[in-house]
Parts: sequence; structure tokens; C-alpha cells
Amino acid sequence: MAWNFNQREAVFVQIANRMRLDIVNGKYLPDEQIPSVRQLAYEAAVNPNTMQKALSHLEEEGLLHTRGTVGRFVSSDPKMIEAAKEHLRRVAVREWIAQAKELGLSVEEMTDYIKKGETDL
Amino acid sequence: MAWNFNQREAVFVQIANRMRLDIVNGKYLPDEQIPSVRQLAYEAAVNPNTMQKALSHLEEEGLLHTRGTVGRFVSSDPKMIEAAKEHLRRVAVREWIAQAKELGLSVEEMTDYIKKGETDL
DNA sequence: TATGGTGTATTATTGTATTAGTACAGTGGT
DNA sequence: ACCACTGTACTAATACAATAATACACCATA
Repeated sequence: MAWNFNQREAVFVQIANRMRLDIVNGKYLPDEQIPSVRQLAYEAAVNPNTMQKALSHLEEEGLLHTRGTVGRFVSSDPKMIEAAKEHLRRVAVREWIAQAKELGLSVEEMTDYIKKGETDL
Repeated sequence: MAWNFNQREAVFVQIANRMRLDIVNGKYLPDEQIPSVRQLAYEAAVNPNTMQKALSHLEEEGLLHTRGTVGRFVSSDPKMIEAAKEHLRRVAVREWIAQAKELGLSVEEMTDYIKKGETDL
């Protein structure tokens, strides 16, 4: 999958979002070593400093941790990762509902739109 | 309502988003004059240049137009505004579905989450 | 022990968002 | 005619994101 970035958000934020999804969706398993900063930066066509900044944020969230100078690894606690996934879902849903409200949509109209929009894809 | 800005997106983008919603939601009616750049900038606690940049974008979208040096006015075509509203809804729904997919949610699970999330608010 | 790969830190440079301040031309009302 | 207000334009300064190019300390392995 290509690394496409928009210009609205900072690149390191978009990278962090994507890596976070990769982790909670199991692309990287618990305790698994992820590619190096340089390797990921190369794949994303981004400066290593930018990649490191993104990974540092995920480290603060507890999804990643660094083992000395060996490399970076996914959190070894599956429950923690599952909790992060559930949290992402809740935050997303809350955001969707807020946006729907801004657009004058009730929850009923919202779900109708979604079911209709599904077929359009 | 306060003008709260996050740090992820540029302020002028957030202003444009909010003004766009105000227009399609009828806070500003068709052909109605909106407050001046300076006034809006004061309310938003933002530099007039930033506000002007946001309004210029809405002008390019056709939602606003400038009458000489008299001031800025909402588009005089109600159909155009309604179309913009419908467009915003479709774009939002498409985005929601894409995000749900990223989070491993089917449309059914998605609507379930929404109905459940509604009660939590 | 030597080498390569790891995370990390540093400095310099570029581009853009934002603020700040100022200025100008045109309009409407007094 | 005057004055306040409008949009618009411009420069300067600041802050941050991102790039680029190094450099360093540490670990695993051949």
C-alpha cells in the first residue's frame, strides 16, 4: 500500500495514525520488531527524522517500545493493543456523531445515509 | 459559540470549515451580508489576514461573493447552498465508511456502534 | 575484534502558517 | 465634502514542519 499524505495535517501525524492502525489491526503483532526508522522512512519517502518523530509519539502511547539499540518492538501486551483499538473506535464514533449533528443529521438519518452510501462504493 | 481551534489543521482551514457549515445550516441566509473581515477576526481572536484567507476559499467555492468594497455576501442561490450541504453530507459519509473500514468495522457493526454511542452522549 | 545495523542527537536550510502593523481605494451615510 | 467602514495588499517577524547531512553510542554477529 502506498504512503499517501495530504497537506492538511502534518506528515508525522499522518504517519503515526497509519502505524497506529497497522498495530491495532495486527499487521505488526505483539512483541514483533518493526522495520527500522531508516527503512520505514525509505518506504514512506520521508526523512528519517520525520519517521522517528511519528514513532516517538506511538512510543509515548505505549504501543511501541525501544529495546536498547536493537530496534523498536510492538507492545507485548495484546490486551493493551485491543484496548487501544476499542478506544480508537469509540473516539471515531463520537466524532462521526458530532459531525452528523453539525450537518443537521439525526442518528436515524445518519445510519440511512451510511447504508445508502455503502452501496455507492 | 466559541471559536476553538485544534493544532492539527491550519486555523484558516478550520475557520473555512466552520463558516461553510454556518452558511449551509442557515446561520447566514442567502444574499445576507456577513460580518466584516475585521469583525469576524475579532470574534475568532484571529488575525484579519487569517480570516480573509479563509473567506477567500469560501469565495472560490462560490458560497460567498464580494460586492465591491461594501462587504461580503452569502450566495444568492438557495439551490446552490442546498447542493453544497448535500455534498458535504456525502463526503462526510464516505469518509466515515472509509474510517470504519480502517478500524475493521462492517457497516452493520458501524451502525451498531453509532446507536450505542448515541446513548453515551 | 571488527563491521554493520540500531536508535538518537545535532545543525542548517527551506517552506508555510500566523501574527502584527500599515497602507490604499472605493462605498455609504451624514 | 467628510468620515467611518469595507475589502485588499504589502512587508516584517516569529514559529513550526520537514528536509538534508552528519555524528555518536550501543548491540549482535561474523
